[in-house]
Amino acid sequence: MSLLVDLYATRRVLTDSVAYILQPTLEEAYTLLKEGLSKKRFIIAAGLCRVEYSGRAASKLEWGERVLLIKQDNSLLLHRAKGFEAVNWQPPGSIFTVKLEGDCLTIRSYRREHQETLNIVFKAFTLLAHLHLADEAEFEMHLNEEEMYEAIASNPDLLEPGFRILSHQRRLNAGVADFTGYDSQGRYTVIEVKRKAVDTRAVKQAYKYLLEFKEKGAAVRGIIAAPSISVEAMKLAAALGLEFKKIDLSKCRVAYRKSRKGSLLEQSGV
Amino acid sequence: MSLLVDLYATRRVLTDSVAYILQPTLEEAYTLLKEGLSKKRFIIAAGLCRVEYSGRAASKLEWGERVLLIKQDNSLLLHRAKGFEAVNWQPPGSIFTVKLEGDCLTIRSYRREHQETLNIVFKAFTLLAHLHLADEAEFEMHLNEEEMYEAIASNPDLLEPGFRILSHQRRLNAGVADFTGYDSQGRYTVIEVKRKAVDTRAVKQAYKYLLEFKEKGAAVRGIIAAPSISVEAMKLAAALGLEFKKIDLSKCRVAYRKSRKGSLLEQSGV
DNA sequence: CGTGCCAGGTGCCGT
DNA sequence: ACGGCACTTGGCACG
Repeated sequence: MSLLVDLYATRRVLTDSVAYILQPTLEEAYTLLKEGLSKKRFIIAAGLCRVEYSGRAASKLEWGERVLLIKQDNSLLLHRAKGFEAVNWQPPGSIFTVKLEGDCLTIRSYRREHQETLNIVFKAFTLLAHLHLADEAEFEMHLNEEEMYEAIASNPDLLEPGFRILSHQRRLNAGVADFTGYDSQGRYTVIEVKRKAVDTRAVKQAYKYLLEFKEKGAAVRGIIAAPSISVEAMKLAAALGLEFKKIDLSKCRVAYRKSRKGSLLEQSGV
Repeated sequence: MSLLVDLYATRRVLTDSVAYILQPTLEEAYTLLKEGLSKKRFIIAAGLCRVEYSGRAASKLEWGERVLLIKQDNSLLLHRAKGFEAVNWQPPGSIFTVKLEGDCLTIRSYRREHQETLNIVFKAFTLLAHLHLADEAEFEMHLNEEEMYEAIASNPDLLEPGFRILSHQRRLNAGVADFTGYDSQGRYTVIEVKRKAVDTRAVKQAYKYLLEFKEKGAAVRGIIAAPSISVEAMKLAAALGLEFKKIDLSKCRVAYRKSRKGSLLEQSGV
């Protein structure tokens, strides 16, 4: 095994789209990193490092083995053995400098926005690769809040039978009201839509919009429409004179598909 | 170059802590994945895949080259060429099954909480590795909200000269009030602390607490203490009778360090 | 467990 | 650039 690792040829592979080295020396790592960064490749590294961050906050992490990703848009992620979130990172658009000093290789990333600096000092690498990722596919997210809006807009009965929508995403001083309209009795109504369980924060938000209309002297109903609501949030809503209206997500999904079908037919001129 | 790639020995490396194959066949990938998962290793894969997610929402992503990380706690991250965020993921604790069917290898991840399923179908891998990350270091974050509290608690003058703190993190019906106390004039005061710029949401939150005290019939001042405040938030605060108090983060940092020093001295019995 | 709330949140869209 | 807000937010602390 160690024989294999010691052979240079077995450790290094270069093709047009991929370059990697196993257990590279710091010099090899330096060359490959520079190459990967200049070619805007996706870089994957694993090794022993130490990290310092300074910017909106400040953090320090002593020696340990981690996995580093540098993406083709210069975003950076440093991951530890466990946990969903990266321990340190840099959003897209930061600037990199790589330095080889003595027995350490330093990757410094600077982001002008927020004046954030991230310093990763490597003592050794277990693997290092850079590659080009060919990926033109479009990411489709279904039933996000946008699509919930579209389902409701195309089928206001989802909110309440006989409801007529006046406006969608109407801008107020206090923010943006998801829907306004008239209920079956002709009462003016402002509606806040949530895709998931309503908490007290959402109730407060809806109340802010309701207040803005009331201050104008309008007689207005306030409704929060969502799949569910927490007990605390329900109490608060009741105290503030807001109504909760349960929305069935699967019905939304059906309505959304119908509305899409309709608009597709329209687009194709049928 | 292609000669190297075609040699099995050059593509595969195994040590106690690292296993690595370049451009593995699906069979090789299957074996290595199973091994990595059973040994709870950190898995790094790059290859051509298709993704489907279903759970709290639903998503679909057609064929493209991506980088997959599976961590030692069974969290999963799938990254595209660009962008800070993973395109699909699974938080820690999900359950994996790997299947080899015809010319595709499927990694399925299921999370019982939220009943979320993530299906990644690979057609080919450019690299696959699993490794153990030795990392016992403690991550130190400086000046988070917690430390800001400690700084203020140990030095209430940061809020206002002569301020006396009565309570910290006092539980109310409406939530938790960061600080309550008496100002230099002896007026009862409730304080909401934010580490970053105050927005309208924070103002609403502070107002909720203020209201709760006022409803009890108390004469009470409401203060929002933070490094800065947005124009809109300032307007809202003024309208609601809340005061804004600018907090100097660097002074906070000094106060925090002093308070830490103090408590360390106490601990060591000095 | 649910509920509330922070985060170096990030990302999107608006003025 | 700032502001407001959703997010498969994730994460933590607390009843």
